[in-house]
Amino acid sequence: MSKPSTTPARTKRVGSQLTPEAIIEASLRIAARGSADAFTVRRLGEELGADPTAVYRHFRDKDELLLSVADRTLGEVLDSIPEGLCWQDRLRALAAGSLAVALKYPAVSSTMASRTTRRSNEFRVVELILGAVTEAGLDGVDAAVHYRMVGDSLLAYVGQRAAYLLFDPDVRAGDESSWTREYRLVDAEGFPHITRLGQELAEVTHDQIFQARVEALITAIEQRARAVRGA
Amino acid sequence: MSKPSTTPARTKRVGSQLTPEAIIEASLRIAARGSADAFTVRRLGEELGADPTAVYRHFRDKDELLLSVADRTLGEVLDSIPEGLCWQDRLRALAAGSLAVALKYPAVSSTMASRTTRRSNEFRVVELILGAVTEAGLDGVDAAVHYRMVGDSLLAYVGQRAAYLLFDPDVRAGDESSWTREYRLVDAEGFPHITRLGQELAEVTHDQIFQARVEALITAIEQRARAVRGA
DNA sequence: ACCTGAACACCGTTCAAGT
DNA sequence: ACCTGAACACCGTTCAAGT
Repeated sequence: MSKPSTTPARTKRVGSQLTPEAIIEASLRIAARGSADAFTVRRLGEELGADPTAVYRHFRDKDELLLSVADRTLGEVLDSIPEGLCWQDRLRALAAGSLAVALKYPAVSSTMASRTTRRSNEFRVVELILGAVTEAGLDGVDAAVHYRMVGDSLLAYVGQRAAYLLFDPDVRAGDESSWTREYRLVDAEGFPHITRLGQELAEVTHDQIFQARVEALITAIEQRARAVRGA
Repeated sequence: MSKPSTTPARTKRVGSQLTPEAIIEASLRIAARGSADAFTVRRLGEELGADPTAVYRHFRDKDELLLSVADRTLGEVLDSIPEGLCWQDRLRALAAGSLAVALKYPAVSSTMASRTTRRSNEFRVVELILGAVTEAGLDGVDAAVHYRMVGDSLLAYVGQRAAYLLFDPDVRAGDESSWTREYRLVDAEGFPHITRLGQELAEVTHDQIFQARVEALITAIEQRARAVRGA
């Protein structure tokens, strides 16, 4: 800006070389900070060293940006899945990878729980799940319904965990302590099961629950495949 | 306000008889309008015929109000469950009722997907699910984990559907048409499963998916109970 | 062609002032 | 004791103006 450059393609004007790619990467950097930094257009402008509204030259709105960012995170999920696994382990790896990436970029995952990116990495995830249910022995409507069961469930699961991560610390503390506070004070006559299982309820871990949810999906596919084979 | 009243306990001053109950009911009325009316404090003030900030005399913040409102909607869910069902049908009725109420008050359900109300109706729902898994034959850690699997899954499911209902119509239209547009245009070489199942994927209904998800939960409980009984 | 910055129409919440 | 209303610190987005 102050002194002329001999290479006109790359001037000194910092912040003017905004690209969709650079915006997506800045978004990922902000999202990775979790609850420490809200994922807002203004924050994105700061991160890019540009005016916040400059983003609107490259994406129609925040939603379209989010879809692109989300599809990039799906790429990270795919990269985390090893080759040569049986279909059950492929789904387990997909679930574990989805959760890991969701907890890495909670702001992205929490807002994508009911969405489709309709972009290339999502196509690959869909193909992966369809391949798994096909290998399990499902086809046609069965394959489609069970794919949607797995896909929607995984999005909902990891979105739920991600959203939880973004709550105010005191909100989270209140929810977290409920099993050792409110639920320990219920009337034993009216709530015998809660009373009897109070200790176990307080000690259940997120990982135990997640694993139970994932195994339920796999079991459902196996069971449907067995029914179809039998008929 | 203009003329004196002989019953001092009930003056003409409309809007001054604000109670937690009245605020919760106004909240439910707004939430029931779905995407037509955002659930904001300002809108709540309008509905009550009072200044928006008057709500803060009765609830610490919007989150605490939301917890109370959500617990009221759980009451509606409980009222919809008939007596005398086997545990499987009790869980099916709970799932169906939760979905119906979530779609009736989407703004409440979508924000509660990762929360606990820690209030009386939630205790009753927890007791109901614990009763079901106990009747199925689970106890201790198994009962606790499978309760959480069911509870968290239901919250995530119905929250996902509710959130979808609140999106801008054009956002929803874009997501909805993806199976008949973007997914129909994928490369047949690279995505053979998507190509083969394109028709079926486009025709899957929300209800088919929801039913598959609910049955997966029931099957998982049955399977665990069988394993425990066998051991 | 792209970036800037004021501006608009919103949010939840606080607080001094009223009654 | 409760309600009011101005005000604060935020949002996403638009648009005329710059370069």
